[in-house]
Amino acid sequence: MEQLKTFFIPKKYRRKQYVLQQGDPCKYIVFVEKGMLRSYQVDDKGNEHIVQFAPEGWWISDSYSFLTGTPASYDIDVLEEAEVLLITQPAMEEMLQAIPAMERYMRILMQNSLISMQRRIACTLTTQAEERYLGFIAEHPHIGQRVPQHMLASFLGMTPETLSRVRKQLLKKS
Amino acid sequence: MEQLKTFFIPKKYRRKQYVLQQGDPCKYIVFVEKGMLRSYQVDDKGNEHIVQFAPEGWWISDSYSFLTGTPASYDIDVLEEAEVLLITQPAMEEMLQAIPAMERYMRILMQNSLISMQRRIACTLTTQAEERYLGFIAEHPHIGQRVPQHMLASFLGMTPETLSRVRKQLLKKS
DNA sequence: CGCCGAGTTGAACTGAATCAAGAAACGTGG
DNA sequence: CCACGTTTCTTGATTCAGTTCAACTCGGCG
Repeated sequence: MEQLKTFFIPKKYRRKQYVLQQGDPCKYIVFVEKGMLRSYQVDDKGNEHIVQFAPEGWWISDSYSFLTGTPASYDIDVLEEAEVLLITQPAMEEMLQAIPAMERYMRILMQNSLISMQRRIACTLTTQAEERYLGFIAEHPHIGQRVPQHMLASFLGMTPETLSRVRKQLLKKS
Repeated sequence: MEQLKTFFIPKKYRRKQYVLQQGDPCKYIVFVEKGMLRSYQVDDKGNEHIVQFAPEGWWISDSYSFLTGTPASYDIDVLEEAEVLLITQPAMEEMLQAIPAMERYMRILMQNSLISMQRRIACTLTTQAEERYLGFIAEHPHIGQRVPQHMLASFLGMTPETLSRVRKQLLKKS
């Protein structure tokens, strides 16, 4: 554990602070110890589309940019005052050398993220607004509580208005 | 290389053959040496939604089912006569023990899949039918050629009719 | 030759987006 | 601790991209 910590840079961020801006190269992978971050993309019309929420215990970064050094296509910023651990590309390589078990850990991490991404895709392909919302709050109730509704809408791929109406419908039903 | 092969079971499949059926546990991860497979989900209305195409050099499976032993939520079948290598969960573990470098390989594999999944999500969140189609054929021209159009539509999350019309529009423009 | 799956086209329909306006909740500085 | 501005959420009216349904064409294959 002690050895592990030497590869990481601890850091604190305020609400609304950028951790990564679109166009800059993504120098770090971020582990969230406390608080919540999000990654998102801004389209030509200025609409935000949330790719990921990262509460405590999650990792977040623009992996493609991190690995290739190309400019990031996402923004990452802070939703709730956060304490994080940063690791750079070289530090990561060192760490994997020094602690081979980490290779396995990272693989499993990637695997799990991959699975949840695949589910999300299957879900957006097969289901309508309402069902998608229900699915999300069923799987991530904790996130649903902590995040403003319009961000949830953005994550789910619908407008805030639509989500508002969906929830209204659901209230009637119950 | 020789050692590697001992962990895998080679197998040939015909067109339209199932490699995995929804509801069965996914016992193998499949590496495609030749041909093409696909994974997809069937919704309540009987519509297929393609999750992944796997041409030569790609891996395919229902990772969640494979890892947890739960019934698969996808079907996997063969689009073009295929030669594949199968690996079971225990063989995989053995292999990772015997050849630690594979741990790294698998991590990178997962990482790359994850990146492409993330892109796909960003893409479905931000873009319309036409742009999504263009993006796909730009990134995977080889797949676009080999796959029937209605499957492409299914992958892109639109009806065959819509894709047909999109392509018609594009012809006019050029 | 006849059938069948794949693709195209048209017309009607619909779920969700957009535009616009107002209400409620929030937090920040005086 | 209140007041003001900002952010969040809601609601209604209108519009639109894409779906659905149905009919028709084309090319291959038994």
